[in-house]
Amino acid sequence: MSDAVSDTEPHAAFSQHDHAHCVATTLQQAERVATERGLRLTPVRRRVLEILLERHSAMGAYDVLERLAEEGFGHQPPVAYRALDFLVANGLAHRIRRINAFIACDHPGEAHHAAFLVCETCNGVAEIPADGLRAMLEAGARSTGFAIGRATIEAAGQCPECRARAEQGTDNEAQE
Amino acid sequence: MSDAVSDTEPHAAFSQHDHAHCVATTLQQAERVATERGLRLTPVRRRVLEILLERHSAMGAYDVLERLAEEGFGHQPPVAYRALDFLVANGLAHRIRRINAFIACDHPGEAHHAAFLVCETCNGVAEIPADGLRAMLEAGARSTGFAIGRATIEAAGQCPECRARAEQGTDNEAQE
DNA sequence: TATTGACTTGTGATAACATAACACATATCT
DNA sequence: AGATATGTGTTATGTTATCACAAGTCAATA
Repeated sequence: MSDAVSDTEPHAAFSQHDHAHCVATTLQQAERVATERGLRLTPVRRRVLEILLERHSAMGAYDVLERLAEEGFGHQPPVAYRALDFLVANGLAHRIRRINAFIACDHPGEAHHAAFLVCETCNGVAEIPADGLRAMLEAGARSTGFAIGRATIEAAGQCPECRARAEQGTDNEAQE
Repeated sequence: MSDAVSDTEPHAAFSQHDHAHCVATTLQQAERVATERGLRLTPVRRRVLEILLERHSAMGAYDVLERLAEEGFGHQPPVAYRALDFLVANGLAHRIRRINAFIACDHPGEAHHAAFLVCETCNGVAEIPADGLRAMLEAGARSTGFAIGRATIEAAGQCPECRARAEQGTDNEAQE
């Protein structure tokens, strides 16, 4: 049975790691980007980014809103949506359409195309590089004369951890 | 400025074509598939497929529902969603997440992965083959240990027709 | 510092998309 | 016909997203 998979490098989203460090680093990068481009990383916007960074799963706009409200920001949907849209527009966060949710970008500032792996069991989301995918997609579109602006590439499935758990469960069903 | 693109074969969704024929063919294929697999292509389901086939743009569930209601079917959202979900589950239609809409499958029955080109101007949607994209996506996921179930690949941009119109508009602005 | 203009935040209201739960009908199989 | 599974329709509600407008903030500058 073995672990045909566990010998590969697991993605940060799907493994133990020094999360405090990972948050700090990404936040720092984001701040650098904002400064460089003259973006206004206001309190709400910054706080939303921090909230997203707390975890590697995506959050719905209303979940973010709830947090904001608790902390004294506005209580209405546009408060959350505006901040999220700002982050997405400036590459500091991504929108995951399959689950109507948002996630902080892994490496803001670096021009890149990303694809997302969405675990259907734990709702974790991993960002993987998609420059190659994007190129291939453009090649496909070219033959139709279509000009691509933005692309959404998302895969739903099971992350390594949940897959392992599922196998355990299979080995030993009748419990509970 | 040439036409680096206009000498390629345009996609059916983005060009003139014998649509009646294109509908009939696809519907026939769909029926064959349903028979082969023992699916029950009931009146509502079949009608929804026909409605989707009328155009090469995607329709929202509520647009479909409105049509159904006019024709004597149920008036409540589940009526449309259930039929649409059935069609999607059986590969007779696809869901376009970027615009919360549904579109008939171009070639039901043939096992395939598809990507979609969504025109932001006219809302037309073209389905293009994505087996290569899928393979590349899986390769990318493999290194994280992630097991892909379904994938969503969508590009937003401008179709050749709308692009042409836009250029005309640019040549000759000031008109209304 | 007062003014201006662009941008940001907050609000109430509402639109758009989607599902839950249940009753009844219809199909299939025996 | 009776039993079972599946499909349809309904009411009700949940979830996601946007509109329109008022008020506040900020930076540039006269």
